[in-house]
Amino acid sequence: MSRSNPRVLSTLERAGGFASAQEIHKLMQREGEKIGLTTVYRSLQSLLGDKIVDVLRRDDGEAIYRLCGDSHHHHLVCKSCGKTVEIEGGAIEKWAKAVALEHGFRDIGHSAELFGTCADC
Amino acid sequence: MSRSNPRVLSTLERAGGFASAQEIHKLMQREGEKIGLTTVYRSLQSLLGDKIVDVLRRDDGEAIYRLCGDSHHHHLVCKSCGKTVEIEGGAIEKWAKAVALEHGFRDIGHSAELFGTCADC
DNA sequence: ATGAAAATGACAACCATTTTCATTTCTGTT
DNA sequence: AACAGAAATGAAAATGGTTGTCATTTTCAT
Ligand SMILES: [Zn+2]
Ligand SMILES: [Zn+2]
Ligand SMILES: [Zn+2]
Ligand SMILES: [Zn+2]
Repeated sequence: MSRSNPRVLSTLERAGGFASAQEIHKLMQREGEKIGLTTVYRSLQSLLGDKIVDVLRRDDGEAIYRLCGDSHHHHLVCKSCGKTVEIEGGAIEKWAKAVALEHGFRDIGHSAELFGTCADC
Repeated sequence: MSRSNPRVLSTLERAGGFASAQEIHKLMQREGEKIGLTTVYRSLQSLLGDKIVDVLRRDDGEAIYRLCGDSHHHHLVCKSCGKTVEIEGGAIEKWAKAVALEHGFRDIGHSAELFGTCADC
């Protein structure tokens, strides 16, 4: 696996925390950076492998990448401006374990996302 | 919007509750049904609009459709055999509201999925 | 300077999904 | 039955994000 081009990460930061590969590429070109779309994809793959970013999907299926530390947590995202708060999910962790036990499941994992409108919007 | 071809829904049921459009199409052909891929896609869109099915994404981005009632609930899915239990998420609803207030967000929505290994696997 | 290894990017290939459009099937009316 | 209009169908083409290929360029240690 190739190493991530640092300008990709810095552009993702500047983009407000999340963006698609194509958006990052357009942004970099608009700012005069010479970089190929392929390299942007490769860098994002690498950041993904290093748990520096997270990936989720738009409704149309396009992958969007998000800055995200590697410890387990959840997100509260503003649907309007994209502002994101990282959340500790203590209550959910307990709920997940309880529900799993109740139904005889083991090796439980979970995903949870909150979205709404932030105070500034 | 065209109406759903009932054989698509019945195939989705037979497939164990969730499958991609392409998988449903292959299944139907293997069983001798004559149906076009386009019609499968259209039927799934219609079922989606009627809140009969749910859609989520595989890691590779392919959309998979899942039988799912229209009342708000969550899912506990077996990663091995696909067995799915529908869960009431009272605890999550409260957690979501509490976290939202704490951070000044309003109009909160959420998504949550549990996955693990069921007792039979 | 030299060569090996890594990174890069133009281009092609891939594949799920959508669009197009001509044909077929359904439905009600005379 | 005959007809017309509407709805459904599906083959083929178009779309578009993503990945693969491979020749070239850059990096880096010796
Ligand atoms: Zn995060
Ligand atoms: Zn958690
Ligand atoms: Zn199972
Ligand atoms: Zn809920």
